[in-house]
Amino acid sequence: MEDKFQLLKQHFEEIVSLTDEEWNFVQSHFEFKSLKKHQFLIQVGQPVDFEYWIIKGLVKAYSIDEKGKEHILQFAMENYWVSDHCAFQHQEPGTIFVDCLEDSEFFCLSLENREKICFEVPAVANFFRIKSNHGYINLQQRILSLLTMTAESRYEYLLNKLPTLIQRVPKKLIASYLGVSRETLSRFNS
Amino acid sequence: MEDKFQLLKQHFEEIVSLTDEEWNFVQSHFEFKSLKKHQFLIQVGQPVDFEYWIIKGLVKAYSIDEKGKEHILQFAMENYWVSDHCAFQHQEPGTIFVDCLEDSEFFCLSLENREKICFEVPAVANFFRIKSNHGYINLQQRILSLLTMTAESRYEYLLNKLPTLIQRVPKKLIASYLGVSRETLSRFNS
DNA sequence: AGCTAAAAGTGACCTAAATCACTTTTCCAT
DNA sequence: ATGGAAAAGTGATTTAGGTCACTTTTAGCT
Repeated sequence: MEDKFQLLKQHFEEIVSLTDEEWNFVQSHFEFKSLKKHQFLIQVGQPVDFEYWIIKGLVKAYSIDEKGKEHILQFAMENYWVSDHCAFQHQEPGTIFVDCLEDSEFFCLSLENREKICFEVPAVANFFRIKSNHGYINLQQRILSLLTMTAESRYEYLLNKLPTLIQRVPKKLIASYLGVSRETLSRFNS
Repeated sequence: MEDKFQLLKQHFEEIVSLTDEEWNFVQSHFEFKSLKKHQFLIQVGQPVDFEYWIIKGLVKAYSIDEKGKEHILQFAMENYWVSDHCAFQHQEPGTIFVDCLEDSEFFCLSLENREKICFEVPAVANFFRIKSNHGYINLQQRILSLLTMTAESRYEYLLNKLPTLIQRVPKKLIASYLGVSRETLSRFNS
């Protein structure tokens, strides 16, 4: 477990510096969780008690429309944060599903604990501020890509940006992430 | 000017508390700027020296594709923050345009000053952390709407969410924000 | 008030991508 | 190794929305 916390510490220290004392305080506010492939981290209608940092593994965050079609909001793997941020922030029932595409391990942070470490340790507030800012920038990029690019060039762009992801995820899920049908994606290529 | 700073202070205090001393320090790191309708706040290829908080007015942030078509990333009005966050964060030349749809006034915050006030005043770091998180959640919503909804229901959804915006903005820009052609939007209705 | 330009509406036609139906391939679990 | 299920590929058809061309309406200016 110590080595896993070490990974998390490195993740923080890529952005901010923490004293040993601060780190011990921060670390004590995380819980460990482990799930097998196909198990759910978050479900629609269920409480969303945590934000999750992924130690290892791969998950998908998605919503299901009236017709039962799955739309993927995010893939998240090692070093990524994932949650139903909206439900988590407002402490409301989940609005999306998050489940494991591989056996996965997480560090879990409750809202109360997050606010506690942010207000106790300013560097942590800055860490999450900067992380959140990066996330915002990424989502803006994705929105622009949805507005300006054809399905095919979004695919090429993704192949280029996250080549490893394609290896780990069935193409039909990539299609759902890009907002294209499985059949159409299969007709592209490359 | 004092009354304008008062508005900004209220904006901060909706999220965090600041002592008078802290506020004076924070305030001193903003510059004032005023622009007329049609003037540019940010242009592609130009340095992006600031993040802007809108005191009054309305702007659009957009990119232009190879065919000369405009794609609106964001509308921003009173109390909103706007910038080319990506270029600003990395101190690179602008990748989008931001211009005024109405005469507008701004408080401008440089990257250096932002980091300074965030590391000097923890409450400010928390303010931006929480703001950024809200922004992230909004963008996730928008992505989901682009993935799951038809153009028409995205329009209805926007009418519902920002009824005031529709009054202030020509429909062709709303179309561009929703990722629909002007003609198609005109055929909806409502 | 009157003139111009931008915005909005509308019809005809076109196209990218969705959907449906089916086949082939790949991946696991026993 | 092998049988079954999930994934991927492919052809035929449909459709939402784009594009083009033109008209009508609205909003700013002087």
